[in-house]
Amino acid sequence: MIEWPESKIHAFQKTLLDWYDHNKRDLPWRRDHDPYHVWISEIMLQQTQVHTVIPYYERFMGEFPSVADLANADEGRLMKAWEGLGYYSRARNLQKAARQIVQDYDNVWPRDIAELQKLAGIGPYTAGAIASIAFNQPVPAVDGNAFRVFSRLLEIDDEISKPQTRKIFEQVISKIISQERPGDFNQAIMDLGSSYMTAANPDSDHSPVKAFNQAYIDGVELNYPVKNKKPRPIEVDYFALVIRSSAGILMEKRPDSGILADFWTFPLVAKEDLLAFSGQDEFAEDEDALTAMTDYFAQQYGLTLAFQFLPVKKVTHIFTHRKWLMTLLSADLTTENDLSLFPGRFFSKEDFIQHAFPKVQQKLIDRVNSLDE
DNA sequence: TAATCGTGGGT
DNA sequence: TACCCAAGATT
Repeated sequence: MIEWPESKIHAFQKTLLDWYDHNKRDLPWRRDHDPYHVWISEIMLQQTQVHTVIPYYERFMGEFPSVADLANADEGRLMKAWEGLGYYSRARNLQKAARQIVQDYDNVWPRDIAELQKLAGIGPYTAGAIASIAFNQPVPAVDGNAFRVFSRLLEIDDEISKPQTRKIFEQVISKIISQERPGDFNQAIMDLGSSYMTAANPDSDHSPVKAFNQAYIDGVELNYPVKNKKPRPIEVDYFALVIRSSAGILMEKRPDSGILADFWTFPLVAKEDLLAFSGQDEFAEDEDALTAMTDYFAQQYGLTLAFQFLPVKKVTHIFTHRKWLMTLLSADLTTENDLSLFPGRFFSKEDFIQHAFPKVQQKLIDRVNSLDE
């Protein structure tokens, strides 16, 4: 890591802020510095690209214009507003934090970053972003852009996923950040990181701060930031079940923790579980899974179902750490059945419209709808 | 500390 | 294709 003298720090601040003043992106959450606006945008932007967030942000502000509106919102409406954005605990934490602000802080935002981090879903980055952008406090906001930009500017070789590395960056940025315009400084770093100093194809030849970019000068830009490789998603085989009756399609409520917590999904049976249930290592014939599933539903839930494969029977969905390979089976419930042992209920067309579904379920819903055409 | 938690886009 | 990346937080 190299260090900058005071004169270079001031030159960098001026170059960066001059560039930002003439080139900052016109984004809906930059119309003012309202902490509510800053907060909602920062949560939505976690691990999510700007162009994805913009329509969600606009709709969200239309539905929940204030902290109080969010605190009092119906959870179903909240999840519908977040539907498709992913990382759904963010939405649930938003409402928790809104209620904290109303109840614990008498509807007055805390300005201290330590206090901000007591709010649900607000960690070190988001606390820094709110404190600097909304309250003009000279604190760093170390996100992926800041890691990338400053690791290149100063050739910082520490591996960025380590918690102690964040402290190193916070210390470095605290010395460089503009005391007069900390919010603009942090946002300028983000704009820089998403334009000239990108991860894959940086354009430092034309960057306003190329003279400050030691890694570029040394021709080693792509070595930064130093980051560990992530493991590939683990593949899991499921049977996804389309069970119809006159009342609609049978849906299952997922547990209140883990992936897609609390969402309604088509019943999913892991192939591994079905094999274990039937005492086999593998289904010798595809059709063996159908009879195994029939036996499984009879024993587990007391339901008599004759399963068959759907015409298009494979759907895949990739999450960050899992890859679901789903085989679609269908069955009809023609007689009255006792559903008391099954963790779910039938969904009408209206239910499908009103509830929020994760993307993987929308894929399945689309497949089912295409069957009826 | 390392794993978990979604989705869309780029190469 | 397979992999990486995108304004991270939580456990």
